[in-house]
Amino acid sequence: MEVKEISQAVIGRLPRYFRYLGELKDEGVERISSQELSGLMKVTASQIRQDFNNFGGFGQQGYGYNVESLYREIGKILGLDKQHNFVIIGAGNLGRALGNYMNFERRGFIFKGMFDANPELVGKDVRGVKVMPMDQLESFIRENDIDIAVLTIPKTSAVEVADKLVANGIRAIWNFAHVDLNVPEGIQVENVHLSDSLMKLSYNINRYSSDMK
Amino acid sequence: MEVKEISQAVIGRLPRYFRYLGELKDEGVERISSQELSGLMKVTASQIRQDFNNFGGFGQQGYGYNVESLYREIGKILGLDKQHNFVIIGAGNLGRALGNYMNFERRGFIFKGMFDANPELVGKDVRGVKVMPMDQLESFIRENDIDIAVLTIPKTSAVEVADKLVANGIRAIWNFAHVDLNVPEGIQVENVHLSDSLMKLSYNINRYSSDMK
DNA sequence: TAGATTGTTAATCGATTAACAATC
DNA sequence: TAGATTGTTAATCGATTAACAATC
Repeated sequence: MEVKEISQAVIGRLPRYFRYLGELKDEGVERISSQELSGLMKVTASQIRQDFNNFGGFGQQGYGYNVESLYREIGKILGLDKQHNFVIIGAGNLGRALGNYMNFERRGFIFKGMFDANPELVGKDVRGVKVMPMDQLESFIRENDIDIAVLTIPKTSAVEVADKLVANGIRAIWNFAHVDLNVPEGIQVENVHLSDSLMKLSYNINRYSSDMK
Repeated sequence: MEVKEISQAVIGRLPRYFRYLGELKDEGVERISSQELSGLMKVTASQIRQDFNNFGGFGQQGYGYNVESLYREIGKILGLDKQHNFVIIGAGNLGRALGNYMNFERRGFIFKGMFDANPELVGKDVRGVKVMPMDQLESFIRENDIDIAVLTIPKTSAVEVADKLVANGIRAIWNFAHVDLNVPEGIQVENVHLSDSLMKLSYNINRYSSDMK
């Protein structure tokens, strides 16, 4: 069976398509051409058609794309039709902020548990979920069908915790710790390195002022 | 005066170089070759040399790169030797989490003010900074040499607030609102779309399981 | 049917990797 | 000097854009 590998460049654009299509759908727009979407999103119509055609012919010549069905298809491609249970490890400010964010639930991401090494935080409640001590992490992962672990702990403990997660069958790690994790093939890691992001911003601020006369 | 434009692909890798070099420096490593760094970071030595040479010849044939000075140079390129004042707009969970994060200060990013439209949050203290009402935002930006605004507000108000920021001389927006901002050329926007990031993770989880036999 | 717009192939552009002469 | 490793040019690879035949 032939497996055409989709590049991460394409994958990275799918959530943005999904967002625009969702908004169009909510506005009651029924159909859209790659040309119109191009104007809205400021990417080329050609790229839009190439991107969609990686996954099959969702459009119709002379008509364009049906917003509702394209929205649903992209959601399916992104796996948003499936439920993904997640736990948050690290009940600090960032971890609690993510736990309190309701919108993930709407996309099928279900907040199941929260863990922290600090005994003072254990027992606290974040949106109905009690913070558990770290020694319950491994059994909890195994017994509660947890797909995704959100790592909001200092980098000093992140590598060690990631190894435990992998050993207990986690499928993906959403890593907010400022360190590169080394996981076996097949385990997905998505890094959110906030300070890297801020540094890019800083570069571009300074580049711009020196470019200007 | 010739301006060689550095691609965002290169810029995006600089913070990671910076991080590895900082760790090497802390470990007391004095010099490193592109070959060694390649092994550590899992990118090609060729790419490392190309990347660095966009900014000048930091190395020495037969020796490699001096860790300390390369670290400092990259820091300078990223503008980390300059102070950047920032405000956070939106004192919800995420805004407060970012305000409480101390490590930005170490890199020259100084937390100067915080704003929220909700009167119940006004007056609250986040790491020594009092939450101010939105009607003080514009004068505060102008009078306190604010470079960067961190947007942690709902997307419904983000576009409007961004326009105000631009009108009052902001130079960069670190945008956590799930919407695309339209700003004039020269204003930098760095988006952190957390739900997009989570969707990518979701895609890769599902891709992997269907690829596997 | 005529017009519109896709799906897809071909051309272009840019980024990554390889190779090697320069040089410490 | 000989060996090591950069800086840089050339080759390759992959992603984006353009073009157009297929088709609704």
